[in-house]
Amino acid sequence: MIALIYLVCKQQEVGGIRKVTMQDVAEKAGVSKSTVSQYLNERFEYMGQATKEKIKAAIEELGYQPNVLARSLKQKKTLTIGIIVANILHHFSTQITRAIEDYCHSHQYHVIICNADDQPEKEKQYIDMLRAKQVDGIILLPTGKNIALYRELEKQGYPLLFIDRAVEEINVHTIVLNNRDAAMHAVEYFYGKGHERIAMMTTPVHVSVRAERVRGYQEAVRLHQLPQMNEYLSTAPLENTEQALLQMMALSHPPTALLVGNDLVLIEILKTVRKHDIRIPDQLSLITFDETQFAELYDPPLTTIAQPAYAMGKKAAELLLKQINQQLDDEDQRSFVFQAEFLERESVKKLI
Amino acid sequence: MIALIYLVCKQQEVGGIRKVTMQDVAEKAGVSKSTVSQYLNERFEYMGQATKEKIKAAIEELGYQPNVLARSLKQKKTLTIGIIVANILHHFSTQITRAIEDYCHSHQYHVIICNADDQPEKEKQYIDMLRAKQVDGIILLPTGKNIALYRELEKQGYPLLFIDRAVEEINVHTIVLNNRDAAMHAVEYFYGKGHERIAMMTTPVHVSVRAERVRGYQEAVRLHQLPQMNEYLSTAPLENTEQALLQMMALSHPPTALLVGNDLVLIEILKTVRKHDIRIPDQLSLITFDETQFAELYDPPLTTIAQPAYAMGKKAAELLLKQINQQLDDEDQRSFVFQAEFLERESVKKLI
DNA sequence: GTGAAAGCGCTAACAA
DNA sequence: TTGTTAGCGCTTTCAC
Repeated sequence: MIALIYLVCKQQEVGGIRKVTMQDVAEKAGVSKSTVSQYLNERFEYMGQATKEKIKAAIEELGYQPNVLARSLKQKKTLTIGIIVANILHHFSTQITRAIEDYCHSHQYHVIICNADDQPEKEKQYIDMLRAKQVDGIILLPTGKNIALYRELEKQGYPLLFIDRAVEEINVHTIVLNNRDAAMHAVEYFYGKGHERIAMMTTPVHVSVRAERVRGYQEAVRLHQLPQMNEYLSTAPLENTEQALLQMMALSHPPTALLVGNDLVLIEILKTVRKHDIRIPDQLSLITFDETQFAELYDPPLTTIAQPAYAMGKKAAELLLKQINQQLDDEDQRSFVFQAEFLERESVKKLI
Repeated sequence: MIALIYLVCKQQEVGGIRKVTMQDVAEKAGVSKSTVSQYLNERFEYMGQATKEKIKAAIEELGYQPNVLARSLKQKKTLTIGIIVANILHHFSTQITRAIEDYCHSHQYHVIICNADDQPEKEKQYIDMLRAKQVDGIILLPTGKNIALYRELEKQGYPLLFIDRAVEEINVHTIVLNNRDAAMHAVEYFYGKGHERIAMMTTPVHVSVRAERVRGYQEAVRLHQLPQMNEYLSTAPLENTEQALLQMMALSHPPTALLVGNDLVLIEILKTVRKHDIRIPDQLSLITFDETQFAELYDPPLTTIAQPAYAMGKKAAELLLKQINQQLDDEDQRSFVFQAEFLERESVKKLI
């Protein structure tokens, strides 16, 4: 009687989709579940040719798809990593993500992409969610605010890697750009072209990247004894960019050169420049962090400090997977510093 | 003896990370697993205040994180959907993805993003992988090639939704742009400005979107009895864009206006234009599909056909979640057609 | 109000 | 060479 009811249930395809299970395959092939499992995991050592074929046929006939949830539960690994970007709107983030995806895909890992929108709260949510989903590791472009959480992960030995931004006192693998040097280089380049009143604009400096760029800028300015005015440094939020720039240009000695902190600020600046007829580079020379596709298409083409985003992402994925699989060599230092590439174009005017 | 060994194992934190399980919480709180489970699922009806607090304390003390894999296995749902984009490099894809992410996030769903790179093979791999991961549904920007697979999913009643591209004879929810109309509109706009030799460039037309745009273009050209030359239509692969454009411009009667099929081709065209000093709009007027951030910053600003990508993505997520939760109303048609927004800027010259 | 027990679909000893 | 069995961590019915 019970068997009969069971049969009936099996027939009626509850909810329209009845998932085929390993048990079904085993029955159809006339073998046991574990044999099917062996087959799926390619442990063919002792498996008879006939068995193999029966199983293969059964799988195809039933259109069986393994349930990786169950497998992951058992094996305690998901072959999945998470990546949390601080702000997906930065082109840099997209490129990093893509590099990581590519690398993981070629190593049979999957990637769950999350966007923290620069909100520490959201970052925390995503870290928790990824852990709940049992991902094998996390790549983080940290907001830098969830120190306690980072520390907890570090302590637990959870595979974690920071990219783009370092976090003081958290001792995990970190991949960054030498932002300070890059900013200094830009200032020196301006200086070499005869500029003295050099300004910098970026978004608020609460993350290490921006802070370092600002530091590099300031250091270089000091080094060359250029005019250091508070008015030459803007860290206004994105939506106040226009106002900030106009204010700068209205100074009695407005800057002749401007270092732009990232691609999002750049867009705002270019909008402003157009709207108010500020002439580039005659009136204002420009160098910007982040290479965007239109840097070379803009009129004039923009000199940029390009980050090797793809390479950085790839390295990140590589290191994280090594860490997950406990294959870290001694040569794998804790921290990798990439160098920016300076792409000289016509947005800087020669003054001397 | 056995108990002793078990204890020892529990102490030694195998591999550095020992996950805290519900059992641990239950023990510490002096209740049973099922009570903890009730607590976590907020089934408080009959739960004593004291019990609640003991459990809460135990959870915090142990830093317990539920394992959603186990839960999903049991509940047969993962609260996760997958999205497979045909080509992540299109700005349009990024925007759609973001919209879907936003909507899902606010509905406690998670999203796994995959990039098929325009390769049907990869698309198939990802569909299989997502199903293996037991995602509750899939949003697909289909390559259009895996017909058999699409049909299988349709037959199984698997929650599936197409966006951007329709697939003939596959009867699932579909969200598209009215590409034909948009292309016709562009041609008519050119015509209204006095252009007669109107060309179009896009990447190869094996997907419905591009095909429709081309059809719209051709129809409008025919309608207004404009010169129809094969040479005015290029569907060269991306890497041959430069060559194709130059060839067009070298015709004895080169086009005076060009409709560009998508943002990736646009970039190539603008590079070529710069390299070979083709004057926009004097020598060649331009309208392009896809609004990019630099369209209005380019010199001259580019007239674009903007897709309401965010709205489309949001609608997609909305429909798919409805479908998953079996809440489709009668008003939810199978197919949603969005209208493009025509953004008039200076890249079209008036000839009359 | 709470707990015992069965089971989700799979893997991995170990037995046969 | 293949099958038996005991779980992975959680949910859920039903008994207490």
